[in-house]
Amino acid sequence: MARGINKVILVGNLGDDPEVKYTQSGMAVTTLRLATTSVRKDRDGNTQERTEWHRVKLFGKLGEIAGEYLKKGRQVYIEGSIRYDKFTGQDGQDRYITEIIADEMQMLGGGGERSERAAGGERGYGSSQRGGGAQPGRAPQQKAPVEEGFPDDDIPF
Amino acid sequence: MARGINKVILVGNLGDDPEVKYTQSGMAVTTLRLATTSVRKDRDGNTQERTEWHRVKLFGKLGEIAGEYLKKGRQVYIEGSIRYDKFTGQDGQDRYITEIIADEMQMLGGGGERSERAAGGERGYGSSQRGGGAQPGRAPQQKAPVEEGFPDDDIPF
Amino acid sequence: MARGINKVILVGNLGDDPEVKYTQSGMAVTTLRLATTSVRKDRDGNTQERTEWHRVKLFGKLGEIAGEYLKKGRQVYIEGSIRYDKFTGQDGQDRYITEIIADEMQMLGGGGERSERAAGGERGYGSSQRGGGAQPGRAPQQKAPVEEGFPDDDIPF
Amino acid sequence: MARGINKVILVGNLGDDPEVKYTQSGMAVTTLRLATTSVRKDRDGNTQERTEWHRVKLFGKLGEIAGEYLKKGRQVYIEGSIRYDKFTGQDGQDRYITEIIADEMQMLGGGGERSERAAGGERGYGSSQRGGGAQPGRAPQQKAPVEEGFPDDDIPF
DNA sequence: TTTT
DNA sequence: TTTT
Repeated sequence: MARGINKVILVGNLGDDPEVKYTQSGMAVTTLRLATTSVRKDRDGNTQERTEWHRVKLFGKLGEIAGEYLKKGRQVYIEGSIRYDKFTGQDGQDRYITEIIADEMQMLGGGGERSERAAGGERGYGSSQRGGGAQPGRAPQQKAPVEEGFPDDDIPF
Repeated sequence: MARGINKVILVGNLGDDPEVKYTQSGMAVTTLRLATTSVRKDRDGNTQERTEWHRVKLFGKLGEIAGEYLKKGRQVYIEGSIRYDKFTGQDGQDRYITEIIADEMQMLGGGGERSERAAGGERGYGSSQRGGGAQPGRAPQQKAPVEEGFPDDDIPF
Repeated sequence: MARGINKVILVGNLGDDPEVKYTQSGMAVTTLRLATTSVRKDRDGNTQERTEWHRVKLFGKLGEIAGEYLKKGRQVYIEGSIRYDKFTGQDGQDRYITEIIADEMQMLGGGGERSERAAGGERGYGSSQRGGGAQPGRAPQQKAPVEEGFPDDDIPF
Repeated sequence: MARGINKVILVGNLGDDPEVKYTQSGMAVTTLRLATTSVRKDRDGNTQERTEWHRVKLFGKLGEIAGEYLKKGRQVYIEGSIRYDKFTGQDGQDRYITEIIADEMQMLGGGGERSERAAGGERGYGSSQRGGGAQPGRAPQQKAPVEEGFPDDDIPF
């Protein structure tokens, strides 16, 4: 359920390698810095460029895949939502941060060799998923297919 | 996993009440006819209108909610993907049909009283979900929260 | 031209009446506060809600229409892009602000009576446009139709 | 103005070189065949693939750029709307066709060498625009910057 | 600060 | 066939 739509679609390039951390429960939390540039001409015909640097967070399996396959410079498609956070800095001042919480990720432009940090893995390239998470103590191969997000094999495909 | 993005976002009004059918396994398959109109001015300054009539399909729980709460005239937000189908008509001729397969639905503009056909129900208004399906023989209330699409309670929310 | 895609789609409700200002050149700059709420269940089955408050900016004619027709509580569709701005506060500290720059707006759910502040106007209800601006000293009715964003009357419509 | 939203976002690969035609007034009309593939696992754990072939139309300058820079196999981002058309075939039977009318295009994944058919040109790579058209008898360099879709140089960029 |  |  939701009251409202909060949707972000980005296509950009990574400014740096992904940063992967893990929660206490073992869930991956990966952060990307993603650049999107727009260009316009001003009144004098001069070209102006402006780049936005997005902070993108990916959780669980999606975060693991991002950490394994993405690296600096790589072009990527991200779909997610905007989250505005407020926290108090060490100086007692309020700080604000805006993040894009990804629920879909897709590497663009071929390539797709693995990053240095990538361990040997069984997963397919370019995979994306919604939710799913690390779920400690529950092996992925025990997952019933229906949990993959397909309501029913009866759905025409 | 996917190779490519196929995403549709519609905001429109229903031309008719939803049509709900069920598969043999008991999954709801609901069809909507949704109008989106665009307007432009031609060279002579005359206003031209053009309406597209989209055929939207919703499966499983999402289809049930659509059948219960939507009705003719209602404004709705749909997110999904395009599917092109080919089949052979009774005259042996090839027929083509284009459908929008919804994976998100949201009623707009308040109102939201239930349709005539709606049985007494426990579900919240305006709910949307991805996949999930009817899953006969498995009561919704037995579902673990993690299956609702949230990877981990550790994710800041 | 652009290098990358930076796209935001919002459906939400206004937390307050629009705030309209004008640049020295007479262009409207309208700010909206837009709420989108998402809901999930935590591990214990309790419902959690989280609301994001978006700061949306609309320029030119689009800003004027927003100022005339929108008001507190109204549901609206916004399409635009994210812009991150940094400025220095009066205390010399860096401040950050995130805004959604709208290039499409559409009022939802009927209603659409004009706000108190709305002057008598000739424009249609629910209009949306991209760019276009106030362009002081240039009457809108002198605009050639082709500038409305339609490349050619030859395009089938 | 519009009553409703009809938006399509595609990321896919061209199944063939673009097909470029011109209207009598000299406007380019380019057609692309674009593949998007989705993958799911069925109940038995077998991987199923399904590919949709989209028919994308680009008009005016956007069509010219597509014709010059795109070719078979190239990955591309398309944003546009769905249009359903009905016409009568030579056998007197009704025929239906669904097209995506592009208003934004962006080449993905670097590369971007020009197609064989590309004439020498002055335009930047990866450009995208909305409307604008060929406008015979009107040199592009005579265009006022404001027509490029930016309402006012006063808008912070 | 909105909305259901 | 919807809607404003």
